[in-house]
Parts: sequence; C-alpha cells; structure tokens
Amino acid sequence: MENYQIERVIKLVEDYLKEKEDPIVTQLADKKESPFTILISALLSARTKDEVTQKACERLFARAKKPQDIITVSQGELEQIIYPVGFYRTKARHIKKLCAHLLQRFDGYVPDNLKDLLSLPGVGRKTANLVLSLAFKKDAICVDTHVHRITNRLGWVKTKHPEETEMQLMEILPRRYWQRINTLLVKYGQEICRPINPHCGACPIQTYCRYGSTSNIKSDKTD
DNA sequence: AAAACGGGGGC
DNA sequence: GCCCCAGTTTT
Repeated sequence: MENYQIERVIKLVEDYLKEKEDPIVTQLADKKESPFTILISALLSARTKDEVTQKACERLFARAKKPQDIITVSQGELEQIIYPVGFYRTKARHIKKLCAHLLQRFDGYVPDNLKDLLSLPGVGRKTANLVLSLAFKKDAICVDTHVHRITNRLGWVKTKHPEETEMQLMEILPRRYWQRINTLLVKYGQEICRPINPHCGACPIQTYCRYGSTSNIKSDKTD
C-alpha cells in the first residue's frame, strides 16, 4: 500500500464527512473536556446512536460530572439517567465500578498510559486507545470493528484481530492521522462501508478498494 | 421471526 | 479462544 494512496483515501473520506457532525466523544475532546468526561461518553456510546448518547451525556454531566460525584448517585438513578442508551443496567454498573477504581487507585483521575487504562473495569484496548488519542493527544490508534473492517477491505492491512490491525496500521499510517482515524472511519463505516450490504456504489473511495468490485458482495469474505 | 450489531469480561 | 451480554435495527 503506497502512502500517497492512503493520503488520497483519507482526503476523500474527509470530504465526504465534511458536512456531518463529529461523534460526541470527538466533540468533547475538541472542547477540551476532561479525560473522565471523554471516557464516560465513550462507554455510553457503545452500540448506541450518537444523538442518544449525546443527550444521555448532557443529563448525566448536569447531575454529576466527576467520579466522586457519580459514585454518590444511586444505581437506580444512574440507570434512569442513561436509560435510552440501552444496556443501561450493565453500563451503569460498569460506570460506578470504574469511578470506584479511579478514586481508589488513581486519585480520581484517568491515567494517561495504556497499562493503567487497561486495568480499569470496562476499559479494553479500543476504549483505552480512544482516550489516549482523543483526551491525551497521544499517538495511539483506536481500532474498533469499523477501523478493522474498512482497513481490511481496503487492503491496507490483512488481519484477523483488531490488535493486529493496530500494529500494522502503526507501520503504514502516517502519525498525523493516528488520532483521528477512528473518528473518520466510524461514521463512514456506519453510512457507507457497512458490515453487510455496504453501499459500494455510493462510496467515494471505491476506485481504491477491490472489495466491492465483484458483484453481490454479502459478507466479509476476503476473496 | 431471526440475526446482526460492539466491546469487554469471564470462563 | 469462545461465548455471553441487552435492546434496537435490519433482513
């Protein structure tokens, strides 16, 4: 994969997304909100429409914005506040557990390194790298299923697991794109390069992708 | 009606 | 490594 092709593809995707709103996590990061705020919004946004997450974040942060505040909100009230995001019971439990850990082990602050982030309950590699890149502006690549799927379809990487994708992208993706590659590809992956029945016909980068060139693509089979 | 969806945790 | 989770959207 030649570098200029990567640059070209990213430019085209950026153009496609120009008129669209960034996801709530990115918006909060742009507004220089606290890492904790960004982390919570990331947890709430899992498998949830962004507008729904956005409203839930507003309600939650109006009620309690720091770990020491959220820990005092009852499980029931917390569930009620975040209810529309779905998984409300699990997410509320995770958030409370997370706050407790932050207070116990990290003075109530979100750590800024991978190892400590991964030690937090409910935080895996994807979320940790999202926080590192967006909240702490570190050179980290957040690989979720969208990034994983799209970079494989494009032929940028050839991987089975997201962690391998992360490693291979670190080899080929210029550093200045690391922080925003996730933001770019998530929305794009939801609207165009979807897991099944991708809109290859409407795709602005189809000439750089062999994936849709064969007819009747229904699955992610690589050949 | 059934399956896909996203990510982490537990086994 | 594999399976489970929970509720909404897609097929």
